[in-house]
Amino acid sequence: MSVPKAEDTSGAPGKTSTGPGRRRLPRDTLSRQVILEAAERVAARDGLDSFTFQSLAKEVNAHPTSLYRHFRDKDQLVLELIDDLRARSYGGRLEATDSWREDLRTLARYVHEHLLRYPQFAVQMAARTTRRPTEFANVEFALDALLRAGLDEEDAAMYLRVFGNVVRSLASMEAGMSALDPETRDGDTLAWQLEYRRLPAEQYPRIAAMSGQLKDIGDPQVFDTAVDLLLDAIEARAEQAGRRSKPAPKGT
Amino acid sequence: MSVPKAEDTSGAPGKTSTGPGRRRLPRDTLSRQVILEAAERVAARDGLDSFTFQSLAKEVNAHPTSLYRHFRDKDQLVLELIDDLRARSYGGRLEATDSWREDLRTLARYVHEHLLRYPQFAVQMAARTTRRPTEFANVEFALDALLRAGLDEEDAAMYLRVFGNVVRSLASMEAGMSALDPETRDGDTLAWQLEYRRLPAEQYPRIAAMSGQLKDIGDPQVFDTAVDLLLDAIEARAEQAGRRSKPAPKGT
DNA sequence: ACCTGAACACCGTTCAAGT
DNA sequence: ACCTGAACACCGTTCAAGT
Repeated sequence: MSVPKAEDTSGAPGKTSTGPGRRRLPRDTLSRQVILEAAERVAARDGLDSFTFQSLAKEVNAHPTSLYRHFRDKDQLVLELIDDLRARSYGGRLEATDSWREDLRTLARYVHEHLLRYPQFAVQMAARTTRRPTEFANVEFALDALLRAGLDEEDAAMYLRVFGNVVRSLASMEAGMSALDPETRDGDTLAWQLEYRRLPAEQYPRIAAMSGQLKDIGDPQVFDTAVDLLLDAIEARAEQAGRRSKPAPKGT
Repeated sequence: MSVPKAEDTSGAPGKTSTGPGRRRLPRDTLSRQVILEAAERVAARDGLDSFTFQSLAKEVNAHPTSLYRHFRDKDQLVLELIDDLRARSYGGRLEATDSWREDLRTLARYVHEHLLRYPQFAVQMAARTTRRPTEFANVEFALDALLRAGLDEEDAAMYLRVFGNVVRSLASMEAGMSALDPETRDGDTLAWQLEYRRLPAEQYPRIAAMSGQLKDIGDPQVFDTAVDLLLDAIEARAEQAGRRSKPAPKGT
């Protein structure tokens, strides 16, 4: 948002073969797939600020406006990219074990890793519905695990949302923080490490007393703890339901 | 992201007094405070897409570049605005009661309402550290409640983050979804209401069986359920700790 | 000292023109 | 049919010039 654009006096001045202006592309070089693959490369290499039609076009050696033949607009391109990345990251890798708990934990870990890998799109990955096979498969997988946990259908529907939304939104926020420009991020982190430790004890007695123990806002343990808490809550809820419907609980 | 900018043939063509080009502003009309108040109006009225230096300048009848005398860049303006809005929304409204649980619930509700009210800035409100009094006060308030719950200091430090991050990130995601342009948002919502109910039962048996009961992804009950789960978990954890350190638990 | 104008280096997007 | 060029209506930001 605040990064001033550097002039393009970038390295090798001989390479005039990139960018528009050179020889016309042979027809049908472009396609959704080719463009999406280029988009993935650009996103991974240059970050969100460089994720523009101009630089995507440069990556495939085409004119920026050529992309409009293949995608209605940038939003559509991003959504398709998101689903592509998801499919490649953990599409088909989810297989139910005999532990519903492990299964949900695995799913949470996949989502977490995935969003941290593509922080540029984390917000959209977390909040948008792509209605594509990988998403369907995730929902089916999570729903199955929740039912195996012993929840009734109503609870399963609710916890699907609670678990899913917490996992996706936490991961997305973490990813967003990791994608801040380093200067900003370090400033925020240092604030917690320094400024918070210097607050006057009369006004902020609790903070002052615990200043040495405050966690960083991006502490990785936070995500795991939150997931475990949710799994505990689901387990407890399922036990309650089981006790109510069955004559007697099994092991306990 | 995809909204095409309409031409500015907006209403009253006689009002040439807005925008640059007219009579110079008397000196010292501008100030941080004046600009921030204008920014709040613009954000609330026109949304994020119109939140530009050009339209802020128009709102205060000044030249876009004049704002740079008062704010280093847009990021700084946004951060200060965020803290201002927070202070006005619930600064000083937090007072501890004799129920730590109610207190944390109140804090969660304030944050939730606040982010939903300014969805344009929800992501930054959730993820950035402003290091300003309202933020300090929130942390002090939450920390105090967690200690009153009976957590030891290490747990309190951990749960401060878990609770805070879950509350802020969930609220931020909800806010983000509410701020999508209506067409996109309705498309996503309808997907859950329609497309998911038509998936083939052979491939997605769980989804098919429960299609009538799936919650909307933005269902308001999700936030409250998540908060209550966390509060339950904190309570359980505090009880454990109490049992370990004290000779005998009080009431239980 | 404070505000403005001109300018720079970008954006996304449309549409007529080239091959 | 597919790709390109020119153009439009914007951005954030810098810096010299006006008052």
